[in-house]
Amino acid sequence: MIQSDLIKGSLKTIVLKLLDENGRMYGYEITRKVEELTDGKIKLTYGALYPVLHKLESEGVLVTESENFNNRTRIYYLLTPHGHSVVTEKIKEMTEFIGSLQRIIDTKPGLSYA
Amino acid sequence: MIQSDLIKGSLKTIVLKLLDENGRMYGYEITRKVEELTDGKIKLTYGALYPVLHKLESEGVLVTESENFNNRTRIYYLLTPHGHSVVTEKIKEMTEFIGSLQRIIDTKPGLSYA
DNA sequence: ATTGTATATATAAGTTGTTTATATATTACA
DNA sequence: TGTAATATATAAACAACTTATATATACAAT
Repeated sequence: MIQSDLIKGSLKTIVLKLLDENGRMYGYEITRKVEELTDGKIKLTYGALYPVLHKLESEGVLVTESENFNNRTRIYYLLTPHGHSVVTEKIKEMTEFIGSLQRIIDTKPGLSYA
Repeated sequence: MIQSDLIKGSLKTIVLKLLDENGRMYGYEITRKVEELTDGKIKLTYGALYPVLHKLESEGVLVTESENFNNRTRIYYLLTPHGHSVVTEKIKEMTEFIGSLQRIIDTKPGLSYA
């Protein structure tokens, strides 16, 4: 987990984007997916993930579906119609933010961070 | 200031990068520069900026040079040799982080956030 | 048998990094 | 005369994390 402090603020957007793309996911699955997509560079902690999921549920951004799998409870999360519009907004913001960051760290001739 | 929560964690890297590129800068100048580079999308608050600068100074990442300009005090901040190696590390982390974020929000066919 | 790893969710306490509010002071323009 | 721009600073409040802890099943290895 190299980018421990960089992740701050982007967790919610990451979760929403994955749910939008995969229809429905359970918490553990979300952490696996993020690790997979980032080659292990981003590892979500459950202490951060579950409170975020619960908060999004209380805000009406997503709903849950409990299911039993191999004697373990799985709680699937899926976006509400309102959730879909939230994702759209969040992805736009993040895209803009990434663009801004890139403009700032864009290396001028004479500097190298390789 | 659209990306209020996204900025969390990246402020330090932004400051270090600007100092590395511009030799030395004073606090107010840093906020102007960030606004300029991001078309006003990222506005640093002084309540966040100055504590970060003071902390970096106490850590030996940067040193200060006080000067008087038009009867106003300007405190220039510049990187120490140790500071330069910190920048290198931070930029690498941020570059990796941005890459990870992009892989996550990379839109698959059928989805659109335009 | 039992230890360890993977699967699965959850919360409380503590820490960190912000925002907001406030303070001070000069210059320049209307 | 007051408002915007320039310039730094700190305290209080808040939000978002990490760390620690708890619980429980399945499966593989020793």
